Amino acid sequence: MVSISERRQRELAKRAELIVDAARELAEEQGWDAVTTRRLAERVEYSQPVLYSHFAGKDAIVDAVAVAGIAELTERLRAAVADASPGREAVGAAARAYFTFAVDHPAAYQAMFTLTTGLPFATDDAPQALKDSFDELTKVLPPASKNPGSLTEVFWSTLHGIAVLAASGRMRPEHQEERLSIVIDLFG
Amino acid sequence: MVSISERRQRELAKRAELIVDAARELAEEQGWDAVTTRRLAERVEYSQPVLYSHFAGKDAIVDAVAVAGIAELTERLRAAVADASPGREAVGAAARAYFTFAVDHPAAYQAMFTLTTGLPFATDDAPQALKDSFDELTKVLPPASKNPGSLTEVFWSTLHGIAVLAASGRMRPEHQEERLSIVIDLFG
DNA sequence: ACCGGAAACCTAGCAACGCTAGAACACTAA
DNA sequence: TTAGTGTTCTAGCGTTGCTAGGTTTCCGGT
Repeated sequence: MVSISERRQRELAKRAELIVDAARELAEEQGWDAVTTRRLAERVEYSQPVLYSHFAGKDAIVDAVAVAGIAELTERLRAAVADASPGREAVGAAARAYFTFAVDHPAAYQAMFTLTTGLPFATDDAPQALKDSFDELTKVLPPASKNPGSLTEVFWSTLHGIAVLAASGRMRPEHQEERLSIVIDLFG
Repeated sequence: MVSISERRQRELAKRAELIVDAARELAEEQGWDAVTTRRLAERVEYSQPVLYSHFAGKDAIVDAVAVAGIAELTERLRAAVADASPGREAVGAAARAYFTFAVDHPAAYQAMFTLTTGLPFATDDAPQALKDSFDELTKVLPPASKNPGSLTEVFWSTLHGIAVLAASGRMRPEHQEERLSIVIDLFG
C-alpha cells in the first residue's frame, strides 16, 4: 500500500523533529558542549546511528535548531513591532524583543548566529524566516537614504553585538537597560 | 648556581611564548578547529605533555592568544586615534582600525571575543590592555551625558557585531564601506 | 498462511580528541 | 662519581563524531 509508506514517512519526519527538539533542550540545559551524539541518541531513545539517517552530521542538527530558532525570533519580532507606533517606540520594541529572545534561548541564539556557518545567510537562498526577520528590523528604521539594507545590517549588528557580548560576560549585565535606551536614541 | 636556574627559567618562558605564537599561527592558517594539542606540540617540536607544564589546558593557550591579540588591538587603536582630529574623523579612524584588525587576524579576534570565557572582562581585574582598548574607544565618542561607559559599550557592540557577522558570512561583504560610513554617522 | 526482499535498526569499532600517569632521561651539586 | 632534582617522553585512559556490517522487523505477493 502507498498509504502505509506515507505513514512511515510521517513517522520519520516526526522523529527528525524529536531529534531537533531534544538537541535544543539539551543545549539550553547544559550548553552545546554537552550535546554529543551519544547523549542526544540516548535522550530520544534510539541508537546513535539513527541520527545519521536523518541528518548528515552533528552540524546539520545544529543547523536545524538554528532554523527553528530563526522562525521563532521572526514571530516575536513581528508581534513586538505590530502593536508599536513607528519611530522610537518601534525601535525599542524590536530591540527589546530581540534581547529577550537571546536571553531566554541562549543556546538557540548561539546556533543561529555564532556557531554554524552551514546555512546560507546573506544570499538569495537564505531561509525565508531569516529574510522575514531582517524585514521586520528594516520596518522600524527610518527609510534609508543610502543603499537600503546597510542601515538594517548595522542595526542588527548592534543588537547582535550587545546580545553576544552580554551573554558571554564581556559587558556589565546590570547596564542592559541603559544600553537599550542608547540604541533607541541612535536608531529611533 | 642561581644564574643557571634563572637561565633555565628564561628558556622556559621563551618556550611558552613559542607555544602561544605557534597556536596563533596555526589558528590563522587553518582555523581553531585545526589547533589540536598534538598538532601544536608537533609544530613546536616537543611532545604533547610539555604544553601542560606551561598551561593548565588548551583553553589557557587560547586565553594567552587572546591576551596577546588584545594588546595588539590596543596598539592599533591608539595609533589610529592619535593622529585624527576629534569627532567624526576619530570615530572613523577607530572603527576602521578595529575592522582591519578583525579582518587581518580573524583567529586572534575569535580567541579574544567569541571563543574563550576564561578571562575576566567587565570587571576590575580584567587585563590592562583590555581596559586600555576600551578607553581608546571612549575617547573618540562625544562626552557621555548618561552613565559613562554605556555608550562605549554600544559602540563596541556595533563594531563587534559588524566584524563577527561579516566574518562568518552572515552579512554582505561588499557593503563594508557603507556600513562604516553609517557607523560614523551614528556615533560621530 | 507463508516466504522473499527491502527497509530499519543496533552492536561494534575506527581515528582523533584533551589530558595524565609513570618511566626514562639529563643535568646540577656535593 | 654519585645522589638527587627537575625535565621530557612513551603509553594509555575516557570521550568525541562517524561508519561498516550484521541482525531484526515489517511490508507485499503467492
